[in-house]
Amino acid sequence: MTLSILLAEDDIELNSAIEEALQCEGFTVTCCHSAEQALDEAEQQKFDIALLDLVMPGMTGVDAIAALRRLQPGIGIVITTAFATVDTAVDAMKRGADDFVTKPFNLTTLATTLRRVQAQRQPALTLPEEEANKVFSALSNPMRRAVLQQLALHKKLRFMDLCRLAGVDNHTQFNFHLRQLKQSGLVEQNANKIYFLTTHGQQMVQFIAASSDE
Amino acid sequence: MTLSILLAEDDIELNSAIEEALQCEGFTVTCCHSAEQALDEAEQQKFDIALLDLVMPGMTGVDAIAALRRLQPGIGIVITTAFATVDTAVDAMKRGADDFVTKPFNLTTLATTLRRVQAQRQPALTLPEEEANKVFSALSNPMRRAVLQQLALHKKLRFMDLCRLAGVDNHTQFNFHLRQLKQSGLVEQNANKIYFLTTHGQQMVQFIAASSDE
DNA sequence: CCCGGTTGATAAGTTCTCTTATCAGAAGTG
DNA sequence: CACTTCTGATAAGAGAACTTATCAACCGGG
Repeated sequence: MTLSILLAEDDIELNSAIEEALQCEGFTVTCCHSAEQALDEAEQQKFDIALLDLVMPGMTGVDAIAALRRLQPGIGIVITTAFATVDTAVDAMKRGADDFVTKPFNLTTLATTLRRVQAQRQPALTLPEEEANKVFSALSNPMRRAVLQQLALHKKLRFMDLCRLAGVDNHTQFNFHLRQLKQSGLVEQNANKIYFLTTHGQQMVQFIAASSDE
Repeated sequence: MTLSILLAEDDIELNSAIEEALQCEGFTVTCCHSAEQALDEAEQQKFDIALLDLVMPGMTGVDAIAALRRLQPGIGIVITTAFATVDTAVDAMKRGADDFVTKPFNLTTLATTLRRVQAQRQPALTLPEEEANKVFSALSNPMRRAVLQQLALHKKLRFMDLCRLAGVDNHTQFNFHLRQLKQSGLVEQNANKIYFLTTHGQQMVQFIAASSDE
């Protein structure tokens, strides 16, 4: 799979060298000489990774991070600089860069870094249509949301304990809903009949504010 | 609001100095002399922020980040070190630290950093119960998910264009669902009758894989 | 061995969500 | 000015989701 790179580097010779080297490594490269140009390109076309020099005339690479994220939330961002300090590195990472590379750098190593950044940029959770249907339907019910909240709090629970914590009197009603959570892949039960959240369940429960009781 | 700090610093004198200074600034401080101790404490008690020395006997502060995140996903993490390099700073940030502070540091400035980290650690999106009900109910329907996908792709659309892109023939059916998305706070319409995603809508649509058509 | 608690399935009825048709006003175009 | 397209509300019916009661097997404790 060919990765598309958005390169912003004001040094003409270095810009050409990086473009050539990355093309040899199988990337598609779009070259800019300023962050402003890069943002213009990002409005026109989707990129996998932005490779931005820290210091350029006008907007810096770090200044461009927030705008790039707004345009393309999934884009990987790597900042390059010749004048690295701990403070500038930390600031870039805090502002959303995925990596920070100090010049001079080995071009083959750079290619490896770009591939790794791309691999790690997968959204934490993206649901295919059928799975999105299951998950959102499952969580449209208040009782089922309460189940996730209690499992987030208590980690592992037996059926009747979970039923009571969720505040449900009719255990067969509760059983029906618990089955639906299992079928949606948000909750699982081990061999000892203990219920717990799956990885998906843990991810989805983050969006539900903790219950205010207990 | 009193912030609770989990401090891991093997230098005894510095540990005491930091504890005293942060207590004077109104924090609650739990002191440990190793990352292992800090993880034990984190299993017992919830903290707002972990302040971890990078280099300690046994597990380093950076090694502890992933385990701490698992125990307390909302915790802020600040790494301190006397031997800062760009590489160690970038590595710590990549592994999930919220900030990176180089020794020696001003203790008042440290307190300010801790408060700022805590303020920025708010989860990106946590829905109170009533809002969670609205949002999950709204997204349990495939037509309404299609609306979010098209608005993510096209940014701004008029009613009938959106209706056609979503593949719906009956515009009054579509109108009914669009109203529900507006009422759920996921979609808005401007004065020119143009529909677009709200901040919540943009956040939720990330979880829905892009439609494979077009 | 009996009783109480736990775990679980399912059919039928109730409630809620969605679809559909009807109706209507506004705006743009020829 | 008339026609077409756009935008929108809503009532009634259809379909889906949820509740409820019945039934049953298993396990632990006395």
